[in-house]
Amino acid sequence: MDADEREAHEESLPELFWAVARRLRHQSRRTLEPWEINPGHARALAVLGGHGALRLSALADHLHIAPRSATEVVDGLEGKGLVARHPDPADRRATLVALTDEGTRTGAAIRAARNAEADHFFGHLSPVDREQLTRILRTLRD
Amino acid sequence: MDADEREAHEESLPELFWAVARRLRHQSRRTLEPWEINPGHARALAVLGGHGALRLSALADHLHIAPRSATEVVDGLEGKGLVARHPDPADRRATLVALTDEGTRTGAAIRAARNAEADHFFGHLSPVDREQLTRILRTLRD
DNA sequence: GACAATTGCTGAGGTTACCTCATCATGAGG
DNA sequence: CCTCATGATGAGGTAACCTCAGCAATTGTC
Repeated sequence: MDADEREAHEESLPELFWAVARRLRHQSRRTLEPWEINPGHARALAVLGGHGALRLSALADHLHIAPRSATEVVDGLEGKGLVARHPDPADRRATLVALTDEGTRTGAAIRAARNAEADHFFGHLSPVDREQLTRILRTLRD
Repeated sequence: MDADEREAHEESLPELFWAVARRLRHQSRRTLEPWEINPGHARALAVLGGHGALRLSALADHLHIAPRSATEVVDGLEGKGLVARHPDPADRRATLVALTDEGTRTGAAIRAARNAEADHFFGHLSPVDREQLTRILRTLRD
């Protein structure tokens, strides 16, 4: 077994885990390609889809990034016409970020594509294995 | 169940997977802290430890980065005294990058710490679960 | 009800980890 | 020996984050 082969067949759990993560990440990137949207933007779209209009700072919290960085994400999405800024009627300092109609449609389309992607990725497993994996990952997460 | 709670307990397989990946990444970063070494440098150290002296371009291949970027990684490690550049006797254009004694020691210490970290992280699973997980991840990787 | 402290957003500018392209020295093939 | 390819690196760029300063609006305190 030569060096490359060893590298391609790492067996320790963390290495296996990261190898799978890598495949998943690449597939995810391909899934997003048709919309020319990066993972960060997609995450923001998902958060807004799930919560409705949010203050910029609240969006930042959900995305675990600094408020200043959320400004940039929103700038990007606004530039693509997927979200709009509205003044917060309750506080004139704040801005509410809401999905536009197109943003809502795009968000739904992406969500559907991601589900299909997940089905494809994990679909090679038997239902029992999927259940086992879910249970084990839950243990590791908590 | 409010919004934050839902966010903290996502159950779809990709989301579970990424939640675990996040924990693992954070733990990994903490493990490397004592050496003030970033994940990229640690990876390079591991590759050099596993292969011995390598040309810069070969190191780049193993790290899946552009040769120009490998130059920077090596600059960093050289600055810390962990690797040294030597002229390749077989080709005077090329540079061989080799671990210094300190680099070898540090690499071994990091490898040990990572193993301990992995044991701790995956140690909460039963041996059977670890085996299941290994088998399932292998399926997903290939 | 004035005013100090705080909060929400954003401009300016920095960092990290990558990238490409051009350049220079060396090597290899007709 | 001369052209073309290759190895490393300088110059400069990009993406996604960050902090800090500043401004406007709000809130708490007396």
